[in-house]
Amino acid sequence: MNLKELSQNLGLSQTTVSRALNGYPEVSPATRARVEQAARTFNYRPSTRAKGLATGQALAIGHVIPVSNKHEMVNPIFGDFIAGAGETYARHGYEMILSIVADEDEEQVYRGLKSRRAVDGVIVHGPRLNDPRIALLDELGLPFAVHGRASGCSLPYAWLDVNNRSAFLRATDFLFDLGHRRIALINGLEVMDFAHRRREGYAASLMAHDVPIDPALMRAGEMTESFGYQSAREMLGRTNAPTAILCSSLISALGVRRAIDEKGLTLGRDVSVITHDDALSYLKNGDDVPIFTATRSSVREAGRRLAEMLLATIATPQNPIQQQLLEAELMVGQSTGPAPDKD
Amino acid sequence: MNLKELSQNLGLSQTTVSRALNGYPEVSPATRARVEQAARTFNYRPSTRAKGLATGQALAIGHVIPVSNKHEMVNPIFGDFIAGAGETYARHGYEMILSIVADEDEEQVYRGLKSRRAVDGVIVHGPRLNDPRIALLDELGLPFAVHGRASGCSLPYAWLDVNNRSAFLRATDFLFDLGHRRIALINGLEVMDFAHRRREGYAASLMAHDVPIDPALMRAGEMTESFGYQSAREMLGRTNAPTAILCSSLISALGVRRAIDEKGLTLGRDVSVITHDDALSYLKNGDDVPIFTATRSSVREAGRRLAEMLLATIATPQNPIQQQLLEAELMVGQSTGPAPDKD
DNA sequence: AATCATTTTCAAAGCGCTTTGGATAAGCCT
DNA sequence: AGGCTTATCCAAAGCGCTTTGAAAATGATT
Repeated sequence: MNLKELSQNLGLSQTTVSRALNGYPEVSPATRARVEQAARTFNYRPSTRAKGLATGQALAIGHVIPVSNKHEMVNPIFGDFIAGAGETYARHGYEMILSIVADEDEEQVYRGLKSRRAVDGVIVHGPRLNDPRIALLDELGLPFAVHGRASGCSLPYAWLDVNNRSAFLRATDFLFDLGHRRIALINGLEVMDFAHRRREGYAASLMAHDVPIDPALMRAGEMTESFGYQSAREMLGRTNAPTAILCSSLISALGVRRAIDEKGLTLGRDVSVITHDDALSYLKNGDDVPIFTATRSSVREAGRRLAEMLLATIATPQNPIQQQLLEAELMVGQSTGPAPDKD
Repeated sequence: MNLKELSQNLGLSQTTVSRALNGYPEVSPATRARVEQAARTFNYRPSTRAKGLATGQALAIGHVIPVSNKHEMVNPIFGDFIAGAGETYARHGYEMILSIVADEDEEQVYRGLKSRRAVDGVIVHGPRLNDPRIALLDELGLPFAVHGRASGCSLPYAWLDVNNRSAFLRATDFLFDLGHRRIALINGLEVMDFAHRRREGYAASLMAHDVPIDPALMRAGEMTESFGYQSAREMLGRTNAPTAILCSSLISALGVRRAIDEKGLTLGRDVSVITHDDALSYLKNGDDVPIFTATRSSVREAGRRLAEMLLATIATPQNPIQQQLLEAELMVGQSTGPAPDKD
């Protein structure tokens, strides 16, 4: 059923039917009701493609998900982020187009989306330091919004980010307050902007407490369970082992816990752990009482908001660029306690 | 840059340029080369929408991801599956359109995709027992392929599934061989077809070994870490606790391990655990040596294949319906051992 | 009843592509 | 040279919608 058939069926012109369905004023309430009724019974919905051609809009947003080419790893937060963004799109009648892409092909994918006019805008995932994509999208004139930020990019651009620096600063301070002095950091890959900022926060706290930075207490890698395990295991095996560990994700924190258990130590007593928690739906940090003390920020909510921001930018491009910095909340759980006495 | 401009630029008709770019024979090699060169320098790519309108194809596949409305949970395997499917689409010039949708809106979403002619076909995720979507899609005439199966649906349809029944049958048999008799099952929600089949496999093995089914040893729920933890904790606290646990996902297995550790028991000695492992990129079951004994099947590979299957169906609808049943491999890790002596 | 403003409807153009049915040019044969 | 086939290229229609500019119908006003 297309517009032509529908309008013939009603004995009206395509113009009138189109206007009736799109809420234009120049159609009488009576005919509008009649048209809407007919559209419903025939289950008519305008072809996205035809509508897009006619209006010049795609009514679609592109998400380009980078897959780390070394480990072929899809960021586990992506599902929840997408779910959040999807809610927003559904509300606004937009579609979500996904491209999963190896780093080296990213530029081509963005250019393709632009020149094929497949989307009205894109969400940039996983920004890295000095991320070249921002300049590229700016040059292409394709509206975009970034989940995170890219340190080193001078251009202004729309973004939404968790204040990773302050979150990790606060978490480290919290450990200092508990008497810890040897605090380790098990971070994400530090080419990723979020990991870079977390490390800055961590380092700033150390500095403020006159504790020198010890490279032996810092790891950076893909945030897997086994990376957490390996890193913690190795650090805890050293003389002068850390009494506290900061961890960049709940998944690696599970690995850290495994290493602690394996060593016969007790989490929260012998070793304190604070992790960042993205509030993923399938990885709850405990039910009522959080297991891990954590800096928490819902990535799903981030998805909702960033999508909203991008749609607003597209609707009114002349408006000033939006930027949102969310503060993570520090939730105290059972994985932290006072530093053990010196042995 | 659009076709008209490009062709004017070349002093050719739109027809010729279009044909040159689409590989039609009725254009001389010389002009074809010239056209291709120009397309490259102007970075021309045909508008997806216009092309779609003209050809009647969408060159897009829809993925409708159900979000369990109780827990707002996005299935964690979804990221890896999508990544696999995305590889296939990229190779074939297709786009992926994602809808994240609460169960109760699913029908409307499918109808919408069809009537708006937004996609050429859809992938059905997370089939349940007697899933109504299969009949719906069949009625709509929208090509589809199912990731999994739907017990109780009589219609023939395209699917790709892991042999969940045989995987769990084999795993349970393996535990019996090790001398276990009290074997627990921590399953996914049993309205989900995969969980239903896993339970069948488990039950079949019990029956074959003349062990009665004990409801106290069976749990079904969302496959989260805390569900695994809660379930295991409770079961291990009973008199007559299980000596082995079958688990439906690596994530809940991590929770099971936590419960075991907490009880002061040793995994693989006091309690054996076998889990299903979807080979998710961010949740490796150990690096070289698997931690958990597991029934393993790559969900990413499933994504690649199922997408391939759907594209084939769309290209040649007259061909017989494809169905693929993958066998999971049983990987023996460190989480299983002989049943402990009776106390 | 004639005029004018307003409401309601419509025909047709245009969005950027593919594709049909022809036209033109080139090459070959007799 | 004329006739035929074949290789190139093209004009125009059509895909399903929106939107412009105009026409028809209605109602109010004098």
